[in-house]
Amino acid sequence: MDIKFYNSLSNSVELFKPLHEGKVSMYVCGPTVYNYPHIGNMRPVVVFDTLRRFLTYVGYDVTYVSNFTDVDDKIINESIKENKTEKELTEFYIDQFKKTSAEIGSLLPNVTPKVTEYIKAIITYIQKLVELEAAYVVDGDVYFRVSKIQDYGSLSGININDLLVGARVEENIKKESPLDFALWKRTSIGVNWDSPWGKGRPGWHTECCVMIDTIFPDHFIDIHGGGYDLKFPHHENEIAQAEAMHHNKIARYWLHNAFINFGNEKMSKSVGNVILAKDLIEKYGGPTCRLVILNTHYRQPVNFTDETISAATQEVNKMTSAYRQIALQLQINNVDINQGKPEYIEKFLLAMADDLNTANALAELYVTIKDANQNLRNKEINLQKLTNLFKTLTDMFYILGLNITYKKLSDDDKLLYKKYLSTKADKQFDVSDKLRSILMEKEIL
RNA sequence: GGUUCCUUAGCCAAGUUGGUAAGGCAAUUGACUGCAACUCAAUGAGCAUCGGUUCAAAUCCGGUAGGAACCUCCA
Repeated sequence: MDIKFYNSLSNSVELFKPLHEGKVSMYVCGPTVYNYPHIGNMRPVVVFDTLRRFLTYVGYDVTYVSNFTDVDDKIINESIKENKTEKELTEFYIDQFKKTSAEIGSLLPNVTPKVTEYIKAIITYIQKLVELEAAYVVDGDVYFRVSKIQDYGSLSGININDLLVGARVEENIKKESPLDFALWKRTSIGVNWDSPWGKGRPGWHTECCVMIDTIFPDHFIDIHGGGYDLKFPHHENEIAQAEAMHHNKIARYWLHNAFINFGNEKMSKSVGNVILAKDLIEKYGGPTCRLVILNTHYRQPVNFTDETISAATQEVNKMTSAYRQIALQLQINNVDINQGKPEYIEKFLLAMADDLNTANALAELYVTIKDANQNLRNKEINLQKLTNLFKTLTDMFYILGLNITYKKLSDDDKLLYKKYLSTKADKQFDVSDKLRSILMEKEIL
């Protein structure tokens, strides 16, 4: 199957060819952990988890790495505010992030490195950059020398001269050029480490490079993902460091997800319209929140509104209901529930392979649901067909990360259901209604 | 100011190697039904606007209007 991705490096859709046959290496920039994740943080978590599930399903051996930034000014400030150590603070929010990610249906990446575990490697990496004259030391700080890199700005299409003219470039007289960025910051406040340049802590842009360098032996990976806003400067700076170190752009394919808006306005900490993911998930459920995200292509903005949420709620109910009814029929008839061959999955996978077109993939899921409902209405039930549809739905739910479940029936459950049917047939509605509510409580109906 | 992008039915949304618009939600009508829920069927747009290229454009080119993001910590 041909898989295509929109590569931000070329601004075009490209055929995916992994570096090693049958294997995929991918890295996604993770969060800075100083607060509960907001719903916007969940977009890359959902998008790249779905990508990983899809690649795994079609047979790739995927190594998925996503980091936690647990060293940062904001963390230091927040821990002072909360009167905790940085470690206490970050450990708590890392757990929260993992919990929320799981609730929205995302699997844990294979590796989730933290900056604090990589300080030694980061120092070594920076030392090498200094030796290569791609970095310079000023007064305990280390800066990257952007002028060393020929095509700096190639990812975001930013012209260096425009940047230099722009009024918003910070002034820092220590730096040779305003474009140069900090690799190591001298500091006495907050957590810090000894280094050849004195006490300090690493800058943000180096950690991803070092983690990729350490975890992936090629020093080059297939897919690098992250939010659109990370393109500049973060990813540009990652590329600059890798160019200096290895003469490569770190990753073959650069994928960027768009944002989640609320009421057509970007959610951001400075605007103050941040909605915490855990609150939304608690209110509407993980699958519904995930479906709102997957309903739109990952490069388009998603707008969370009452209407989009309620549409997704309806759909999740529809999927759940059909799935449970099939499971019920198969189990009542003592059919092996896992014996089916998937139908409709071909077109589903083709949509996914087309730059992760989840909207079109979902259309195939709805076709499957409709087929299932039509079959369930038939007086004579085709068990083989239902088994196939069950397998289809199971696989699609898996790939999309929609945590929709069915109840495994005990013998008692089966008896209960049969009794429900027989009392209903005998028009003992007071009895059958009670049985029905029990069955619904047990999530069998 | 620079860069990138968007505008498709009430709402969400897919669709660019050009050939007469997927899907979902809501709505209306009908079917099923002891009741409830669920479910099934049928019904709607010529693609912001103006102009160009073409046998043919939502899809290519140009103008106009409106909107967004990045250039500053942010997914």
